[in-house]
Amino acid sequence: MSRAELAADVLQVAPRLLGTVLEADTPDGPVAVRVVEVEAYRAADDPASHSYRGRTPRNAVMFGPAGHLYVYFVYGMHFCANVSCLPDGEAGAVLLRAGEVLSDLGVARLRRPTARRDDDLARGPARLASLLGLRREHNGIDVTDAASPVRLRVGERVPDSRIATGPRVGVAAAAALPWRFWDAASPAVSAYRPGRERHRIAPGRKR
DNA sequence: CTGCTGATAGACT
DNA sequence: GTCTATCAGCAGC
Repeated sequence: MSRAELAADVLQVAPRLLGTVLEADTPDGPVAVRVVEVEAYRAADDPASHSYRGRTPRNAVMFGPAGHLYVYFVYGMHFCANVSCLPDGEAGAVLLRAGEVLSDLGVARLRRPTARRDDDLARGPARLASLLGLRREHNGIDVTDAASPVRLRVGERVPDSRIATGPRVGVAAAAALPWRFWDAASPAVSAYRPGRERHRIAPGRKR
């Protein structure tokens, strides 16, 4: 996809990313996935976005030009990857939540040995990032540059009739916004889990 | 299939 | 201190 197309608003770009192909050169070999699930985030009016409270060293890529990877570390062990959107100066990004492996299946299975079925290889944002080997050092990469180690290319577009929308997964703030988009025909769409609610310690016990 | 839990580091109140 | 744009493993249908 061209930088110009990605420089539009996140709500316009997100559904258009479905069906695109993300290729990465991993230490185990090249892997390509078809993007089947995404979520939109933007600074302007979205409390759930990392950029909502202003620019910091971590979220700086979201404020830069479109078409660059925003990779962040979560839960002390996982990475998640976004593609920056909107013109330079306006912060927004689309989280890549799930994909289907196009090639090389052998390399993919090597990279994700715990996946029980092929549909699970890139089912979930951290699984997708892990499969493609995306880490801190990939933050800021230009995916529209053919010379980059991670590239986004146009694939077969998912018809609008097959695109479903709903609330974002695991998001507490702005939980009602239907800013998640997925290919309803894909078996590799990640499981929905509502934001908020989580049990940490037994009720009434302080330990 | 559904639901629960621990692991684990860093950004932020 | 508290919360997180998560995952794998396991229990119980």
